Amino acid sequence: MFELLFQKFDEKIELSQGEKLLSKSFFIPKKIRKKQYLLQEGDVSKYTAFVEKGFLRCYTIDDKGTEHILQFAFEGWWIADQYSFLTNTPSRYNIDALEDCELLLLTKESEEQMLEKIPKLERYFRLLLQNSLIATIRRLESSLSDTAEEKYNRLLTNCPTIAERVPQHMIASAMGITPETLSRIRKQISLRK
Amino acid sequence: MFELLFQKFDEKIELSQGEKLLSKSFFIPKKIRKKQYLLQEGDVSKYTAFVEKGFLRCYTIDDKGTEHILQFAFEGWWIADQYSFLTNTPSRYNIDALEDCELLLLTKESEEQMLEKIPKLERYFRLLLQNSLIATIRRLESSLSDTAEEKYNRLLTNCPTIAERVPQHMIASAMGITPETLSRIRKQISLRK
DNA sequence: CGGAATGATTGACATATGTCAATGCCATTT
DNA sequence: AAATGGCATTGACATATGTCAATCATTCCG
Repeated sequence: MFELLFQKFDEKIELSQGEKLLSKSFFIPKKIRKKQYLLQEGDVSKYTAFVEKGFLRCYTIDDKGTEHILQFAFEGWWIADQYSFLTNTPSRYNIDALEDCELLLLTKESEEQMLEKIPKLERYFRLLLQNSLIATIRRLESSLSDTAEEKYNRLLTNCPTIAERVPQHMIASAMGITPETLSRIRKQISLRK
Repeated sequence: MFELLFQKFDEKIELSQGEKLLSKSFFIPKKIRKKQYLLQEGDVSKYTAFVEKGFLRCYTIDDKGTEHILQFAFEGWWIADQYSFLTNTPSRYNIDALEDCELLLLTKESEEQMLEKIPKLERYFRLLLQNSLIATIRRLESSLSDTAEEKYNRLLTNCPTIAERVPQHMIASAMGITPETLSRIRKQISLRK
């Protein structure tokens, strides 16, 4: 159950076998079924989750009942409402599973304890944050300047498997456009080929 | 020259007088004039900058020569191309001063050394990153779901002084819309009052 | 002083995207 | 096999935003 997590650790830092073993004790393994919530709007986020298997989405629901997907999290990714997790305030987001998932949960307390016991992980989490920030800035940039078609191509480049795993209307939602518009964009692209 | 920086430290962590004094030695104070570059596209970013005074912008220039402003950085903010800084690769961004500025620069080496000598700062920089990420996610969310008018109101709420300090066409650029559209939106708002 | 540059506004029109309703497709359930 | 629900597509039309050109005010500078 920890294979992928350790693989991710190895990509950025060097942990001894003992440290890996120790780190295990701070995580809470949890399986959740498709459509189950990991976090609901109004709840305080207690966990940061590492996705060993499956994938989830994070989204809001507006006054009209429309879902706005902010991000997906596939195997090997982390997902959480950082703000709610950090400030202990009720979350504005929903996080639920789009497939059956295997997760590794970390509370704030266990995260802090783990970083104290295994200081090398400080670096891992810092790099993680930096990379998330960089990726989010890029998305913002694209969202501000690109046409919908450019955004779609960028999405496919960054995450090639997404089209097979996620219904099109959810991709549209994550792009901030309507399903109809995405459908038309795809048609135009295919006509040009 | 370090007043504002220390004030920011105090908001998040507790440093002794000695630690503050020590931290000074890692920064390079630098004044730059309005219109001067801190970073140019193609250069490798060597510094993270804390803004003691003045303000700057970070932007790209597209094929047509249009500027796309990604962010402003006022007094008390940090600014850098995290990606270039982190990976030592040429930057895609330009950063220049919109007013005469007083900056405190940090190289990667001095940042690392400083964190080693003053471990409490680890927490400060981690919180800084988390807050940047949260703020960027909110902006992305707004960019994906809100109308231009909502985005404008949100910007004014988050940064009330911006309208007095930044020309309108730059605000429009940071919102990802044209100056003409922003002008019309402002007119509509004023007509409704 | 007067001309040049910069920035904001406005109008006319083009294009991109949203909205709503209808249809068709496919997989699942009954 | 028939019925259902979820999803994608399409058409007609509405709205938001972009583009281009003209004008005006303000500031900058010789």
